[in-house]
Amino acid sequence: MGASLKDVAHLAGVSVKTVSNVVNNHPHVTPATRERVRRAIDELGYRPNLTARHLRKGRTGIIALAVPELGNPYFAELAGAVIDTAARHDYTVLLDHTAGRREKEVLVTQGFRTHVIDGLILSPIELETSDLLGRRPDDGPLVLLGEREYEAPYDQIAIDNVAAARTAVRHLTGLGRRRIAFIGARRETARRPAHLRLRGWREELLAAGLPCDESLVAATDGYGRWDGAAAMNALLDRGARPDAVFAYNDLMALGAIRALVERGVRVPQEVSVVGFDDIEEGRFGAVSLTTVAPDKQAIARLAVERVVARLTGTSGLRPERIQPGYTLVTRESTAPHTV
Amino acid sequence: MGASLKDVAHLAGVSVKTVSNVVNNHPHVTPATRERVRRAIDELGYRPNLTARHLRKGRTGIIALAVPELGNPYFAELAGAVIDTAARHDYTVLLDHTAGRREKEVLVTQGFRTHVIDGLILSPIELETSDLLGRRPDDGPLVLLGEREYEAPYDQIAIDNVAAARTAVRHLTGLGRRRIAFIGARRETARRPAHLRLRGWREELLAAGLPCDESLVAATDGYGRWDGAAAMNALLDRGARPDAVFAYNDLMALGAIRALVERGVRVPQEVSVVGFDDIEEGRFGAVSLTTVAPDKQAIARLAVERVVARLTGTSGLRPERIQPGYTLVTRESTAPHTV
DNA sequence: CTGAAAGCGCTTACAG
DNA sequence: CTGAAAGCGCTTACAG
Repeated sequence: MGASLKDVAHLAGVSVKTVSNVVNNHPHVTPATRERVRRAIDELGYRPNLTARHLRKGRTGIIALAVPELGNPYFAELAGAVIDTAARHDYTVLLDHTAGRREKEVLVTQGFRTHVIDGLILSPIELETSDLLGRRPDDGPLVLLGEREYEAPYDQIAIDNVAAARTAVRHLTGLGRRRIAFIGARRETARRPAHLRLRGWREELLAAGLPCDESLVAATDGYGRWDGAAAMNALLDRGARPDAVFAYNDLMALGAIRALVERGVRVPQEVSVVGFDDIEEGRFGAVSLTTVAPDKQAIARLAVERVVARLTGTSGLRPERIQPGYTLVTRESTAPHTV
Repeated sequence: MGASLKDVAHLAGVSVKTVSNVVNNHPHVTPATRERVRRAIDELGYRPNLTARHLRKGRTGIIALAVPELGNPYFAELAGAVIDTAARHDYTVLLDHTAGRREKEVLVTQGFRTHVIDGLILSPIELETSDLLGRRPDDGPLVLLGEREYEAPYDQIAIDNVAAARTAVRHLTGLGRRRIAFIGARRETARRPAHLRLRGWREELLAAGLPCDESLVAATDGYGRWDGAAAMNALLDRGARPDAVFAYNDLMALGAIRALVERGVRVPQEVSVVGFDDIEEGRFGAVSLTTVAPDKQAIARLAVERVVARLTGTSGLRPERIQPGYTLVTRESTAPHTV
């Protein structure tokens, strides 16, 4: 159907090599020849077949990004940043989501679309270190994103979750809050993806000389708004009386606020709320949300650069753990006031 | 680096063809041979090179999806649905975003990643019919999403925007609202992507015997929360006194609510607000949002099926315009009350 | 049921 | 500065 290099060469009366040179802007082609080839290309409407190029070069210029859930604005915003950064490096992004299910994460990790993607950026939720052992070097570079820690030789990019959580809790204790609830996520009873942030909560309370009241910890099954609202309600139903809430992420914080407001509890007057992620949505709503803001641009940039560096052999041999920065953004949900 | 079919064939002592048969689960292979090949595959850790397969078959199993902005939850949610549907058809999705810029939309439309994507689903904002004329048949099927109308031979999937807008406005007039503002988007003065919804606003007001007060129409430069808030403020600043707002999308509706609340205007008591998109975020916030809910699942399904059908030659020759359903979801932002 | 061979459309040493 | 030829790793008629 489409014209090939050969067709162009034939029409222009030159060799295939010469056409290839022109197409790829190689030097050392006489202006006259170049012009002749150009014309032939236009006439035939030639478009290079990238698949053939890929096969020949062993590279496709495609990197895959797998996030748990595009419905979570944090990941949507992150994906946008990755796509932009990748484009700047002449890479295109193949996007997949795992729903945070281990089986899907493993699938993506093990020879997903072999040879059609050059590298993979994965934000895992349930994945275990053992799942990573089956991965083969020729599956290309893998960069892990986020909180979970792995004993596997891959680059990982994550902000310091414990320190970030402590910053959030410190902000609350600084406001005079003493009964600070933690709303976190737990998928199965045995495991808690939120454990680093929970640890930060514990450490900071201890440091502030406050008790770690475990009855103020509420676990959820998912990571969404409804989960946050349900956890908040459960907490209040069982008689807990927190004066502040630190939620695993913004979505759950927003859900918690919703639940509080519906019960007539005033935010921030009676309960202050801090989230995590700094999704744009948090700036809206009746009560704008104080949150820990990971530097998404930096995360995206580092992840893409890491993949590219491994691909071009530029990077050192050893896998690295990189910690981008974060900031606490203070908004209405923790506005100071007279108690 | 990785083992090839040839290596496997060699080790198993069979021909390349036989290995290929095994890999592709073709029938007519003796169990014994199959087993031998299997073992060789395991031993060498063979992984088929999909790029080579693609070149040979002329298909890649990749479709591209280009939306304006992943930061808009509507598109993020839609993208998620497209990825899921595509996976069900054994397709992977390459995602790109255009920022709603015509130049980028044109780029995506004209031989984007030639031969590496089998088809394209595009949600355009600024694209013109003339931009589509340059597209070549061998660029693969293109399915257009959304409101804009084109005089070009491509499938298009969009809910009936005029009727949907009328439904929204009718809901407001039914509540006794008379001064219904429209907050819409305009990129350049000459063009209004929002014109179909604006037309619905006009038609319905006319039908209700109400005046079309053009001073109640506010145009924005973008499509986000801030744009909605700014438009709402502009409206109020210039003395308009709407008793209801119909916004082009949920994000702008949310922005408008925020602006109203900040000025001490009560929603829905003083001003009712209706959005468009039914993003999950609209169900939260202090005031949950009434909205027109396009059937995103249906849109995603139809778009993918359309691409696949064209690819397999299953579909008819003529391009079609398909209108998925929508519903009006009534929430607090238009709760009835005593005026 | 299995094999030998051509070809998908490129790029790239190797010559000249 | 340009050409002839090999080869990337598959699939697929065509034989047998």
